[in-house]
Amino acid sequence: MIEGGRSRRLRGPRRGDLSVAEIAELAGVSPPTVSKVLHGRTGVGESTRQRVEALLREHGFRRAVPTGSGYGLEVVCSNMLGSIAIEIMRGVEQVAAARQLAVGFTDVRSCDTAGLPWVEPLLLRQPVGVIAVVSGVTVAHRDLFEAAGVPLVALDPTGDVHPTPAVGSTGWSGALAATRHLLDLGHRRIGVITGPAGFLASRARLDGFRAALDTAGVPFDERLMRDGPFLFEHGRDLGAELLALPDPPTAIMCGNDLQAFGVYEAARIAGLRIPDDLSVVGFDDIEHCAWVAPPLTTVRQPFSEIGATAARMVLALADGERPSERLVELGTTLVVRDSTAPPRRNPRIRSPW
Amino acid sequence: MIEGGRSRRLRGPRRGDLSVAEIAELAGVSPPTVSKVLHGRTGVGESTRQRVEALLREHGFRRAVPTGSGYGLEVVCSNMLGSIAIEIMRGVEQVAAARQLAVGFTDVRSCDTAGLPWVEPLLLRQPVGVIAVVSGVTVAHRDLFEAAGVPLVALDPTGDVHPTPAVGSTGWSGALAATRHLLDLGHRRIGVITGPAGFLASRARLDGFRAALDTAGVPFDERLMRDGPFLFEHGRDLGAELLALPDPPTAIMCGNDLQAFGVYEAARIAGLRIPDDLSVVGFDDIEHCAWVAPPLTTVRQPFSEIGATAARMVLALADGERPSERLVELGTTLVVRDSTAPPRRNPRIRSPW
DNA sequence: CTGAAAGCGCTTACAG
DNA sequence: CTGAAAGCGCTTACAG
Repeated sequence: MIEGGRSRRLRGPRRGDLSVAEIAELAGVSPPTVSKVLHGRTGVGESTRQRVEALLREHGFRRAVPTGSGYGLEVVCSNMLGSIAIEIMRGVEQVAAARQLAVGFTDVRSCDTAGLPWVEPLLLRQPVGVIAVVSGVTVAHRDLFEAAGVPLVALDPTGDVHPTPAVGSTGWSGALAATRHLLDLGHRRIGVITGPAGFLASRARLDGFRAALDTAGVPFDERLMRDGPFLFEHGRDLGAELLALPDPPTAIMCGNDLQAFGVYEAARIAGLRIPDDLSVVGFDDIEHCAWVAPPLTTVRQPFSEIGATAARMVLALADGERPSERLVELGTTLVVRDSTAPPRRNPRIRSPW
Repeated sequence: MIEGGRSRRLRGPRRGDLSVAEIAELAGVSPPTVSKVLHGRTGVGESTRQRVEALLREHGFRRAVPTGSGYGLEVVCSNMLGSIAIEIMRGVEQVAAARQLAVGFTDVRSCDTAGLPWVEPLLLRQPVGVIAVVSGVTVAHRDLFEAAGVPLVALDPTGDVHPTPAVGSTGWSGALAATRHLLDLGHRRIGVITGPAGFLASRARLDGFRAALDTAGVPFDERLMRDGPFLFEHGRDLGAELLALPDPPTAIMCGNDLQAFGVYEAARIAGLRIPDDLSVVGFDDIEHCAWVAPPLTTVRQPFSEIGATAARMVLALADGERPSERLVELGTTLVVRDSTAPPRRNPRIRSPW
């Protein structure tokens, strides 16, 4: 059986078994006339056009997608917080929509994160570009994408090296600003809970924290430092450890907002009020920060803009531009709400000044 | 200038300006040989294959997408809560991935929700099907989709009629179960905050609430009822109104979790403890319910399964099946956490039994 | 393994 | 406005 051309593809994935010639025959016109209707060209009588259009619709014959507005960008997410993922998606979508491009969403189960199995189905779809919001993007990933000619941008990379262009935010500056805020309020014993020790993002925030202390001449006390996954439970448990110290901190900087909510819980269990007895700072500024009591002071990561920037970057790469930067870091901002206040003159704690 | 065929489209949206014939010339072979390589056919020498593949890669010549695995499903979201939107997306994606289909994400700004402007760009992409998570899907929408031969399924429809097949959850049963839980704890004065009065979902929940009261022989007190948008602020303000009544409720059923968080705030301002002085029940079970203090008792909507069901439904429609049901309602479940407890014997309130 | 020839489906330029 | 003819890009079947 001979089937030349690629006509089948052009008629949509599940409908339309008729060729232009067959539609033409049904309409009692020639193939060129059907072709004109299909492309919205002039030079077709109104009644003819109507008849042909009715037949095209009836048989699910899909108008060809205009060149260049084909498929679109793909965002790959691993098991991350939903409210963050959606903000990133919205940022990507806004940029893509302006270019008439679709945005695809792929959810990678945690077990696959480190591997390559998500790559092939993605490349089969021939996206203009891919934005990976998964940890563990490796040179193997990069090579596969490069071979396929599909640009790849990673978001908030946690690895030690960036095999691909990447977009993140200034964790160091954010942590610095948050720590200075606590120092300005008068805190001197500040606990810090970071994300997992291996993550570069954790390190950047910890370094910003230490830089603020150093600049203020406040010694860094190793005993006030903890690290663990970016989860509520770890914030709660590590927070409880810090509060149980003989000389507990008057404020705690957290690796993210979820950990901060966990510290809220630890404070509650310890019978401490926030911010009166303990100041707490988060990181990320997810939407729920405004709905807890007290509303959480935190460092805002501009997730929507991060997504938009990644989209612009991957589109530039698709246009053949070489990236001027391998890593773009967008600014973070301190959002002061009600979880931070000057430390109480706690008689248990000797004032250091 | 003559440009026959559709070759341009087949070569990917932004790369590949070479035809098969040109690649063939560069490789020093004939077009048929390039064609074979492109389709993974046998009968090409290994060295020839390698040479051609290198050239194809180099010029970004994309392998044609296999018939039937073309584009995919599109999800259209309006400005809803991110953590809910992402759960729906994940459910859709899981079903789509099993069929090798992509999932597109479109974010509709609130101003467009009621209108049709999101339809055309969507249809241009020729999706297999569309899942609309926006309020205000009308017959006008349905007609446009029908004309294009693209099936449309609405999620949690809020309108009075369902112009399209739809998936939701059993709001009536969920509210009934939650109210019975409060009645079983001994509450008799139960306040209720519903979503916007016009929403059918609000009505279903209110009816379930009243059915539980009626069954238990507890009179419904209109003065304990309020309605407003599904937002934190409205929960807070309407909750404050209820708590300021001369004979305030001992428990409040909310239209959703955000309103419940608002009621938490109102209780705090009024100096009431939850659940000791006031029981609170939410609706939705977003991930943050476990992270507030106390963790919120709520009615779980299975958003991920709702998305998956909608995906299966739209795929069945695309396969030409007629839906057996116009509206599928998935089950809700009461999740009892720590925001509900027996009412205190408040001396201000005369015990009704 | 390779490619000349034939063929397919579509579009374009142009004659009527 | 319409379509026969020419042409394009690709693929297939087959000869070598």
